[in-house]
Amino acid sequence: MKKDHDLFFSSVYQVVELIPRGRVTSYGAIGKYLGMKSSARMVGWAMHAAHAHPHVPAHRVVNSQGLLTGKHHFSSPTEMEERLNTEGVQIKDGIKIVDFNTVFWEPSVELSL
DNA sequence: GACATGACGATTT
DNA sequence: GAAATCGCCATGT
Repeated sequence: MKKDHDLFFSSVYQVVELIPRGRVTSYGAIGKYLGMKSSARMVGWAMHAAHAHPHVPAHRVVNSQGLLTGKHHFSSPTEMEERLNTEGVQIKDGIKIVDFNTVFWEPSVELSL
């Protein structure tokens, strides 16, 4: 049972928790904020482990295209889109975020880093 | 320790 | 514009 790399997951969770309601961000944006601009996979992996952290709004994290690529990892494949829709985020075809550019939330900018 | 995989991203063909 | 390719680093086998 590790510990050190858990710090990475914790960092990801902290950022994700800071995502305002009705906003979304991308794996790459989080990775970039953490200093790993290309390790977006690790962020995705962190979200995979987010199952142990129910307070983490993983549904607000999508890929750079605004696609809900991880929807199949939720309790229900529709939970992610429904949840985003409830927060005011419109979803197209249940897979793509409408006005992604508008609802996009970049931690390195919003957090005034 | 090596090999394969993954909720991605950017670049090239 | 879509498909293929490389890079990225941690996890599981």
